[in-house]
Amino acid sequence: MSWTGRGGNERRGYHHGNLREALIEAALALIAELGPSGFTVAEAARRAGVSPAAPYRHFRDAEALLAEIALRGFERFTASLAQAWNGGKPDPLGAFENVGRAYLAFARDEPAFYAAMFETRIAFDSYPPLQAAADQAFAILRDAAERLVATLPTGKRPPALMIALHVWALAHGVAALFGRGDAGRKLPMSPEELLEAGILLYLQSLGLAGGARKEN
Amino acid sequence: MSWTGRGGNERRGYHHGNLREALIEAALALIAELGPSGFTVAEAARRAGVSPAAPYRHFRDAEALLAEIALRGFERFTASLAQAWNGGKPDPLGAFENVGRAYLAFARDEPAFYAAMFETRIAFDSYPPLQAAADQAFAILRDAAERLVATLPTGKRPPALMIALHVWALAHGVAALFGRGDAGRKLPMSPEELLEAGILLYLQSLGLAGGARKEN
DNA sequence: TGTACATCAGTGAACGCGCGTTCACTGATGTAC
DNA sequence: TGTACATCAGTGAACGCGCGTTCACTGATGTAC
Repeated sequence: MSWTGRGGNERRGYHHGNLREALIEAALALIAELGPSGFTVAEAARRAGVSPAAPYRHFRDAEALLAEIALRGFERFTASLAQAWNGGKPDPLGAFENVGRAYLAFARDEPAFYAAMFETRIAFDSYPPLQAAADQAFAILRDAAERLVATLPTGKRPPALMIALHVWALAHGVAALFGRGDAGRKLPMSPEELLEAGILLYLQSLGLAGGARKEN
Repeated sequence: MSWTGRGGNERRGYHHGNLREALIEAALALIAELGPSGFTVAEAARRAGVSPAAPYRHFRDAEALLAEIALRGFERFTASLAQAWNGGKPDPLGAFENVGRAYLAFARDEPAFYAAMFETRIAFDSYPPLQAAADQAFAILRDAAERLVATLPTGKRPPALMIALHVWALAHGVAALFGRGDAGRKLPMSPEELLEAGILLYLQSLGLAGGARKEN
């Protein structure tokens, strides 16, 4: 630790130090505990140990704070998926499955981010960087699908975009319906296993995974 | 029309007539316009032309009203899916696809019901009839999957429950991500086409649909 | 058919609450000299 | 190194608002006789 009062971005400085970060963390905790509608500026300020007016030095309004969280969520999400994909190594199919697992892992491990990203009615149009960040996350999936499709001979290649959309929808569906231990829904297998099996079966019919088809 | 003041459940009688129904309709409109969090008892009462205290003659509290809406939603949902399945006629595969289409149609045509059913944090445990109604809806899908699987020779039958879960997740994912004309997401095909293609491809790999596999 | 009574759906006023946001302020920090 | 000044993060009080819910009530309806 080399900071003695300046430099670094740890808590310190001014009155609070890192209020912006503290507010984001407080908001994330609120969303995780109470759902997206449980977040309020006032309560986030309270948890950050600050007056209710303070947040407005850092965010235009409540929605702006939420949008910032969603933005960061998409950035982390993109990073997770990209890391899982790992350039398609060791092989495209295995890497693709890793992306699916990473999708679910993110939804489970970062439910607050995930909720801010997908269960919020933020007008993406009003926050262009947010739309861009969401597009980037999807691009990982699309690129992976393209690489996967490229392993097939020309002429036998299904549309990669469609594959990406199907996998995204399946992953989101599994995450939304069974992702958390909602107890309401009893499953014969874990969400991860369910998604993995679904993706594999789906890819099989495209000739992109082995499985039951022993011919060829 | 044979009612002249008694019998029947049309608007009439007492002060309002059918306040309970009017409140439910007002709440549905609110949810459709503003999302689940946009619903308030006070505003629903206002729209029904009634004092803010009146709803409490019919519902214990705000959540009870929401739960009633979710309950009715699941009942309609079950009816829609059952009708689409139509006992598996004319053939199980075609009927199964119809169920998928009916799923999306419900999400699109009844967004308020759908939101109350799936985008709300109602504690299902607190409303046993609600849990039962949701189970019934899923049962349609599971039964259909069982019938579909039964067309395969014994020993080659994949688990029907898994199929039902996969299709449910895919349908929910498509509905949640692309269901409304959210404009935010541009698709190369309609949600219906996307879901249908996804289900067909998925079933193909299980030997439950023809498609690209010309062998056999 | 008429009357007295019980029921109970809807009233309207009120409560306490927490929220989002604003405003003039104050005081700690950074910086120019 | 010291001082004056500018900056601006956070204060605290206040606003207007709409909400959920309660309460004693009132008045239309249904019913027993």
